[in-house]
Amino acid sequence: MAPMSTDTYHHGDLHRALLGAVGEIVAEQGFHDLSLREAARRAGVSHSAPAHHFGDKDGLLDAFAIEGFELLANRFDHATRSHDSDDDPIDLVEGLGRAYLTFAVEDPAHYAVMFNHTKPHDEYVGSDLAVAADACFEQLAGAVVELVHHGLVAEANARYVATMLWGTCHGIAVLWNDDKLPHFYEDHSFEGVLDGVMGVIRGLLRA
Amino acid sequence: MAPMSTDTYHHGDLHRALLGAVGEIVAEQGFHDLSLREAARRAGVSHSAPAHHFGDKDGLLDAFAIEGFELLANRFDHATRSHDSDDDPIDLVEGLGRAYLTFAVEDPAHYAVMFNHTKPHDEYVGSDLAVAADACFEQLAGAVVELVHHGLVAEANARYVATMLWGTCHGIAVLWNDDKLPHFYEDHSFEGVLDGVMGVIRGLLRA
DNA sequence: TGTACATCAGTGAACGCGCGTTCACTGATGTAC
DNA sequence: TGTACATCAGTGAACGCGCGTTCACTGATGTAC
Repeated sequence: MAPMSTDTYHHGDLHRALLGAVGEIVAEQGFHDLSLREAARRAGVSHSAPAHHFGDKDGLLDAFAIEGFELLANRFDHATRSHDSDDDPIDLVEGLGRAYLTFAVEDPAHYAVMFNHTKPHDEYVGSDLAVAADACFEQLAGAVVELVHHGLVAEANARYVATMLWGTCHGIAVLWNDDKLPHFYEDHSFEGVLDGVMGVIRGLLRA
Repeated sequence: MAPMSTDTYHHGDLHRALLGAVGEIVAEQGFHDLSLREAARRAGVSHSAPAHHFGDKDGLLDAFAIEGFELLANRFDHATRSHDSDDDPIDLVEGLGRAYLTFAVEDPAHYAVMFNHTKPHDEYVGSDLAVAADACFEQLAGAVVELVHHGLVAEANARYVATMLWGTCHGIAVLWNDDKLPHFYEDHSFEGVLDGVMGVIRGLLRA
């Protein structure tokens, strides 16, 4: 790996630099104002350089979204590993829920691209992006299977419960990141919201 | 009101026609591809005509989002009126939840603009859009106050519970409308999802 | 009922802008011999 | 160790595009008298 120097003709690690630039732009200006040219500008490179690494805009966004799903998967891994299989399986679900929301709030740029960079269904199916996204969902679904094994959820409802878990976390995450919650919920803190969501989830699992 | 004829110089009701065009475009091509010029095209009018009615693009989107919140408020009204104050107050909450999700799914164009057309916080506060949005939330919050009166929710938690209700419904609505749920949840039907969300909500209120 | 006139609701040309993409190019790197 | 050369990773000019907005204009409407 070449050392990264500012004034060489070759950048050194433009691939990473561009992904970083995407994160900056989305964090500062939102998903809607993201452009290839702005990303190139931030990486200190000509506007046509990104094509060599990502092909086109869609390719760059794909790569960033995939990175996001992988980061989320890592957090899920960590939550799963710190759960003892003898423990209450609801704790595992709670751990994943907390990991999910913490990720969404700590890295709103990735989270926004993961859910705003959509494409036609037939292009999506089977893509690397779909694989990365599915892997995350499967980790969540795996925790629900644990609930089934413990008789807390009927097998027929397993996928359904997993979907509801995802949706519940997603709604709060989106409203929080879009600054829609603080307006109504004055004495807010993310920890409070987190506890609230966990209350919802425990309620769901008790239903 | 002048009769609406195709070949007069004046359109007749361009205001409504443009709002209708926005709905069409967002429904067909999504929020990202919406442009003033395309809306004018659909309304059969020159591209500079919209300025006379809405000032600029932001004005048109404001109007469409406000219309959306008013449509939602109407559905909330209907749900509230069909609830007898002697009935179980949880039924009222469930009615509002069902009204919310049904609206989001039946009118995804309005729903998308309501939540994607965001603006800086200081521009938002006090705007007509904020007033319309707040009115909806207050109806939901009112139902939660009923729960407080019946001793089902602690007064200190009322706003918090209302926020969680909103978030839970919002997450499912967004995932459903963005076609993210069917991919995982094979034997899906909107009624099934609706029942599922109500299960979550009843779980929340039992927590 | 007619007429003058203000007002309203359109038109269409023009502006400048930033964008994504393509393309011939060139500087730097690394590898084969 | 030196040299030739293929490959890689950049540059920058150029393209066409659709966009939002402005502006002088004009056709239609409705109202005062």
